[in-house]
Amino acid sequence: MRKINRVTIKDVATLANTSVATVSYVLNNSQTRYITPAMRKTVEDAARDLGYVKSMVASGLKGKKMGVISFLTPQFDNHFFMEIFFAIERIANRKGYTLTVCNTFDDPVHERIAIERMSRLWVDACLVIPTHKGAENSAYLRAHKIPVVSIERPLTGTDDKYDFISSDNFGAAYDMTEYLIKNGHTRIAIAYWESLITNLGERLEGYRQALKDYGIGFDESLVKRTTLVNRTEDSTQGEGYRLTQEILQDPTVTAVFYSQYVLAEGGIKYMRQHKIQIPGDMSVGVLGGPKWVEMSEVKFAHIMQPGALIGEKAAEIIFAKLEGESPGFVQEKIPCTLYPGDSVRDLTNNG
Amino acid sequence: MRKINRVTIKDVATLANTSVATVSYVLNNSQTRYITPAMRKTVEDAARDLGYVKSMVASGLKGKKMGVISFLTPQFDNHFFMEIFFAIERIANRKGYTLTVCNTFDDPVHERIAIERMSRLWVDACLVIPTHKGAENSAYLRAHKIPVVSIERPLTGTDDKYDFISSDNFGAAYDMTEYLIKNGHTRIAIAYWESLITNLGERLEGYRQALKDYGIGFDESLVKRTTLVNRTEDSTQGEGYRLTQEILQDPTVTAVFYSQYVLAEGGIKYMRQHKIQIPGDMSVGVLGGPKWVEMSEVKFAHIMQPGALIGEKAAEIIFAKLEGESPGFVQEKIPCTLYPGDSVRDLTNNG
DNA sequence: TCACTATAGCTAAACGTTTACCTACATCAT
DNA sequence: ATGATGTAGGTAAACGTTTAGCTATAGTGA
Repeated sequence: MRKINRVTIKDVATLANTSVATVSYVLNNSQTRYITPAMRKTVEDAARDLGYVKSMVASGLKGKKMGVISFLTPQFDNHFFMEIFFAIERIANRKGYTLTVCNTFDDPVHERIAIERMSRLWVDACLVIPTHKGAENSAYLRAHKIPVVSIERPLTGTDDKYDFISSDNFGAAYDMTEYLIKNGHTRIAIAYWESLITNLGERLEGYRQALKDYGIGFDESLVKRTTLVNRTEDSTQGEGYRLTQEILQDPTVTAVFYSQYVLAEGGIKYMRQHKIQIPGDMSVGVLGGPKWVEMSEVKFAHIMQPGALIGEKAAEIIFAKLEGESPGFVQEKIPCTLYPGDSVRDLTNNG
Repeated sequence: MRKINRVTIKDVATLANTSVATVSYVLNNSQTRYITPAMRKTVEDAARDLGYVKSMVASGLKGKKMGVISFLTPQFDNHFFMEIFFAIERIANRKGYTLTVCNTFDDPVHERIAIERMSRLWVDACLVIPTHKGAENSAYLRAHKIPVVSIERPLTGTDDKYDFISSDNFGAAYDMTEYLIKNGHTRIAIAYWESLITNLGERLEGYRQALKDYGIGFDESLVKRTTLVNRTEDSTQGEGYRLTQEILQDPTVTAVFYSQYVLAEGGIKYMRQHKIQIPGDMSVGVLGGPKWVEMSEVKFAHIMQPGALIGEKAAEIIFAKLEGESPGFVQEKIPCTLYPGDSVRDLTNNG
């Protein structure tokens, strides 16, 4: 076993010629205990001179907070999830907490193992973009009253109450579909990931509802589905490529709505390769806002998901709970923002 | 103080009708101690039935590893650093370790605080892309024999030996400059971040050396410098925008080498706004490989930095040390790869 | 039978904190 | 002088694990 020669509270007490209790009270700025200014100074000097560093391990064992919270994401190479992550990290930091992070690859087994690690480490709280087994996997944490906030996806299959922050997937899809319709498109294909993530279905619903509200019939053949399971950036792009190829078989289609931006990456690659002009030959709308939507020559019409805001809200909830000031459970849905772009041809002037 | 009702080794011992020592030996699969198969089974069953979860906090306090390593990056919104991070996370995970992460914003104060947190948490090791105060800030860790690997930037201002993995900045800049020269360019501007990060100077050196090797005189007026301190993606882009504006004042310049891809983002934005065609009016080479270099219509000539490889190497070193099989200190420089693109006009046919 | 060894498991100290409770002393009213 | 009260700080148990060292029992050879 490694022998790290640490300076302990005992060393400080010895140097300050007092007891460990007093040192502890001084260094924790105890409000319930009066310490003479002289003693305070002696102890603080001793701690500084020795380079004392308090152990969260020992104090954690005693029942205090570890100062650690954890974040679980199903994907690293996803702009939206990363924005959530960045916001969480920033706030955790500001609060003096250490943030642990784990990529679950949308795999419940990875998720389970990661959550087991959290349990072993006694982390104070967990922020998770769960897999479809999220409820089951985080049961231990919830059962032990360790705060859990579910982000972007509900914790399905449990009757427990839980905190939940997500973007408005229905609204996002509705808005983009509406935008395309208002530009005169009626034959709008949608590239869609059919998955076990229950709330992704809301995107298809938003699409349908917009069509309905504008009196356009829903055509199942315009819904191009992928059912990837072990999703990676590459495989998702590949599916986007394939779906776009399919979509382009139908000459009546004038616009594609990529309900996930990674699918758009594959799709645009396909179009570039086959010299299909955007928006000349095909209009494109994207759900998501990676950097390329505005770095390319044609700015893409897209829906920005409020990643930073979601991360902040989630972190706020967690810290409210950790500071013991939370009343009940929060469930909030945050709207997305539509950014028009040059990737959508205006057909209303033509007709 | 929160009262989390945990199942401890004591509970397991009671249920299995044995002592905590035996439980510990069983659950740790002790090699030095023989346990009867019957006892082993009884203990394992008891642990499972009670849902026992071992505490890294208690075992860490006792002197065992915490199963935690930490990563420090100066920027989140940087593609290269993120690739390093992804690789580290993947390996940490595979090894059963928890990874903590902190964005230092290239600010030594943030870095110092983050490293203090690591010390308090008794993390097992630290992987860091250091600020210019990295040596000072990580002194505590190194002094206490907690493995530290420095990534991409050296730990300046210390005589300590340390492990160091980086990309070949000199070679990267050399290769891109050479590529531009081979395409007939001689008036090549470079957008350059002049900073306290010592090894960034290597990029300017690579540029100079390539010019020299091809007999092209170095012209200081072609070096456009920014000296940002609190660098963010936005401010860096802004500087890229500004530098590009300056560069375009000089009509003899035919190519720009962006020695940081974020500078290129601002620069390209400027060119798009001012209808400057790439590569018709200006050729562009980029150091770095964010997604947009291949998502835009004109594929950009760029240098890919070996982020994943660097992350893997760094993680391997750390785990070799943690598993006690490391001989000395590693210092390795990994080459980058040039990807030609359509953003560079071939002037050799014209002349 | 006795001394010895091997086996299988137990006891208890230790890791570094926190904190309930105790103590020694001073002050003060009666 | 005495008991009560307040002050400033000390003592020691506890948190959940690991492990050195101990013990009780059984087996073995002379």
